[in-house]
Amino acid sequence: MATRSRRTPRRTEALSRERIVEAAVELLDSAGESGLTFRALTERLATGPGAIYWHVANKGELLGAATDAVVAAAVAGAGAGAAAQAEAAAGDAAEAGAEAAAAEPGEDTAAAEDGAEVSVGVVSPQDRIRSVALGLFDAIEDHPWLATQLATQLSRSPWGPVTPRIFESVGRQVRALGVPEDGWFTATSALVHYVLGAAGQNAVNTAHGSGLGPGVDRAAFLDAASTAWEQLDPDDYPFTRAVAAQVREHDDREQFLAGIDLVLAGITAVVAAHTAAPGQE
Amino acid sequence: MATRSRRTPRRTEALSRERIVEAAVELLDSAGESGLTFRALTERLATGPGAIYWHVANKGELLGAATDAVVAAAVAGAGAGAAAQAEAAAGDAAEAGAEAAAAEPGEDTAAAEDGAEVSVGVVSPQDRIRSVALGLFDAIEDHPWLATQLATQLSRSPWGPVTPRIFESVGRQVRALGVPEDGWFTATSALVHYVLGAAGQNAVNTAHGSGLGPGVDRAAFLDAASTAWEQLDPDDYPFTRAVAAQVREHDDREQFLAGIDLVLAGITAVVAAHTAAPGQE
DNA sequence: ACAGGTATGGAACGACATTCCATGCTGGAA
DNA sequence: TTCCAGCATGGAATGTCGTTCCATACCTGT
Repeated sequence: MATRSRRTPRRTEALSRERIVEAAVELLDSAGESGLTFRALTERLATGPGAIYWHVANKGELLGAATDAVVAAAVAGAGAGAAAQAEAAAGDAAEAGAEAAAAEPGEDTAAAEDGAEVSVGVVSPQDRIRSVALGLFDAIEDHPWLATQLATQLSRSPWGPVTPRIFESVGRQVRALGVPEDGWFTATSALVHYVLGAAGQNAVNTAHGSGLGPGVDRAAFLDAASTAWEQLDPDDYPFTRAVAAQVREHDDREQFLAGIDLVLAGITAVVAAHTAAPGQE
Repeated sequence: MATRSRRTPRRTEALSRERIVEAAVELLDSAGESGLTFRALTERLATGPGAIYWHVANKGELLGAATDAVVAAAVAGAGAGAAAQAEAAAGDAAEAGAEAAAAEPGEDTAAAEDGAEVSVGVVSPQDRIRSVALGLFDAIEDHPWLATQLATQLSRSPWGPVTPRIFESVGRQVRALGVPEDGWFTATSALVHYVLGAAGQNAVNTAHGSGLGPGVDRAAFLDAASTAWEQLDPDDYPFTRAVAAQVREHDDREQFLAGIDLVLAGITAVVAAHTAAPGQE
């Protein structure tokens, strides 16, 4: 009666936390939120649960690490080369972890000029904020599970690595915008909250699933939502019915940026009022 | 060997979807997100899983119904008696489900006057928006699980009942604010996104758990977060470190409202620019 | 060669959501 | 009244999940 015996030979490549997180992101991307199971993970990594638990405390920590990796890549891609826009957010986006904060040497010094028009090579703080926001927006589009995870991670442990990452990249531009110091937290919070709220909402059905392009499912989805809103009770939902048509036709990205501009307009308006008549609210 | 036999007598009170949702909300409130299990539910309702599944398709639908019930109570309490503020959002807040939409007969007709100062009995659209937002804010404070659920529900199925409920109560006031029709969707979206993003973030540790009041744990939590931010790498996180002190001292509710005002300022600024020089962006 | 920490893979466990089914109830037809 | 067809209920059974436990292999310094 032999107790237990070794059957499969050991893997050649060593297991590491990075490899695990990378595999987790891939699983989440391909199979959705419910696709990330320790069983699928052990199969993909050709190992057992015990090996994974040696590197990772539990599933929650794994989800947190996956979220952080993707967010780090997103804000790094957007924060660094503002001209390159958010194209860097595409791809697998993992394994970026540490390098993210190393970007942005001493920029944001040539900023804070006017606000609207931008000449070649000079990027306004507004544009940088838009760039960071779009980076997150695209990251959520590429990794639909990120929306829920961001909400969960941020509300469960805002002291984690994710919040400061976003806060920092937005806050620097808020500072460059000329906002007085006692308004930094308020203005940055408002921007970050809008971005997270909006990005979360738009996480639906970019649909890399079917063979069709993302736009097709997206259009179908918007059509369904719009139709549903049009069929609401006219007495209870007059406004919602009135905007249903706008829902069907709107472009996510434009809409998202329009919201950013709205918040930015509010910030600059409040700043202007503050500098004109200081000491007031 | 008798196959199966009846043991416990049938309950007297009938089971209903409402009673199930109500019990679900209570379980979520008292035991947190992980406290809602079909086991706990069957025990509390003194029944079996089959009975529950007769009224509810699956756990997801149950969570959606619980979310909708709480949100309905929140926007109803805030939307109706704007003077009574959001006190109505306290309490158990369940079992409101259907009645929510029945509120608000024909208000928002006496609105759209000036914007800033409010005399007795007259409530500006701005105040109504603040009221609705605070209603949601307080609801999330009373039901911490609501933050994650809102994010999940809204990103998974925006055609559900929750989104229109919030959208409608905010949108009516946006309309009353004088925003031109083609800006309704953008402005309302921006507000709703900010509210949901901010409320989700503030869902942490109002801590009805320990015997101490909510404020105590909240202060401890903020202190921990602030300290953590202060210990970040100075090279990577200069801005975040700079605002860490503001984090420790800030008041959630004030901060939340300040963000609302920021967005409102942006909306009115854009509206003003639009009416001054129509046809531009 | 060997000891001890590091790392690994598989079996086992308990909790969970969900399904299945035998049973009880109720209201209308006979 | 009796009977039958659904509605409704509760409990047992199922399969999957996260997690723990442990025997074992690898590796580094001696």
